[in-house]
Amino acid sequence: MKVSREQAQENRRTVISVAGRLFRERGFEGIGLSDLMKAAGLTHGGFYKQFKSKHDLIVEASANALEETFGRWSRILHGSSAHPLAGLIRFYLSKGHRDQPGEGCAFAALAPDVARLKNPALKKVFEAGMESRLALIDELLSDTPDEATRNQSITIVSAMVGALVLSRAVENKALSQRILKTVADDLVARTDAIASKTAYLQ
Amino acid sequence: MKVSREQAQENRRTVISVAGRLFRERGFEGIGLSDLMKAAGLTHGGFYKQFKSKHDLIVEASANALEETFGRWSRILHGSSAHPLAGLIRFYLSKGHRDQPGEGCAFAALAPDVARLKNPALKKVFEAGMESRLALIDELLSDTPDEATRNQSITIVSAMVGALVLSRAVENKALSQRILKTVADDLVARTDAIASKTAYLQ
DNA sequence: ATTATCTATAGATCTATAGATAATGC
DNA sequence: ATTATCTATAGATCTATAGATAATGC
Repeated sequence: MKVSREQAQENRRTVISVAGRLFRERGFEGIGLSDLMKAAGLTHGGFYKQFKSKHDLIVEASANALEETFGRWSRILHGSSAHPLAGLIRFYLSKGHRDQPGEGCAFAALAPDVARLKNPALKKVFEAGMESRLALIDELLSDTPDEATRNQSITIVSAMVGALVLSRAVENKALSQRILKTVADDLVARTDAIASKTAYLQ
Repeated sequence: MKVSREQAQENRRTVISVAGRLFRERGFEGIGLSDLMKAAGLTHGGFYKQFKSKHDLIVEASANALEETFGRWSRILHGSSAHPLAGLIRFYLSKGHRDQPGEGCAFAALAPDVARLKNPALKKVFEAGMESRLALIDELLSDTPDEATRNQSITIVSAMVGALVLSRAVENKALSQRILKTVADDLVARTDAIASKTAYLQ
């Protein structure tokens, strides 16, 4: 029954990873610890050796999910594309992202759940995820980011999150698709206008 | 124990109204029927005489909440303000709205919950709420709304919802406030630019 | 000897139903 | 007689804990 310390650590990582997916798919209250542990290949009794409480796991899984998707943003933005910001926008506002919330943006999947829990530690985790994303976009928008740059970044992220959230809440696929495309086109046009004023396209 | 038919109808309306508030505050799974009926001044046993199931109430309460806030949008936009769209934007992206999700926009409070339930009837209710809001903004943006007008409306609503959702998910009040103000300023500037090209300001 | 995981269970809560009750409305 | 609401409860599920088990790691 007991496993090696390494295996225990990997089991813990698996639980955090599986929880990150299931929380994003079903919400923090939409999945119980029993089903969650089962999905991770363990029994629910083992949970409390690894985590203090479900809240504890919610914080850990959220931080992990945010880091993982931040890595994706970072790879797109630091890639070799001629217009990396357009790449991020098109990726974020894609059908694939809309239809795979479990692997996608934790803000779009869980922001209202986070607001409800009124847990400052959890909100700090999402805040850090927000700040790091804004800083990432700042860098691309300007060589010398200032307050105006930050405002641009906030506008871009807000529009992306809003469009994705809305595209998932309507039934009509044409409308859902149109929300994604319209906002993506608008943001790409905006960032093109900014880009033409900056140096990063040479 | 029995009440008049009128009283029963009013009780039903009370349950729908209270549910609309509690669902927006705590999410569809964050409030049980027992507490919900108690908040409406009834006992949980009486629930099933009025509603087929909790899902049934979720649909009714969502529709009701969306209609109620649509009325608020409509009153602001059809008011006597010189710049009604700016009024809507400032109202939507206010601290008051951020801190009162129970009385506020159902999209910002519940969109991910709606997406999760995968109930077409519920998504249709939110879709109808979306369509009516877009049409309302179309009217203000142009005397002869076309596809480009609709695109503007989609962009405005997406940015508003995204900003409100994010402002509620971060702990730092300054950041939360900045998200609201930045997106509001951006949208007002945008709609000013559109307004100056149209007739509605004379 | 220690400990990661297991089975089993406590106690609370959830949705839904059954049957009693008492006021309405024919 | 009908019925809106009540009390009571069934059966499922939830978080968390207790104690057993068996493999690790000193």
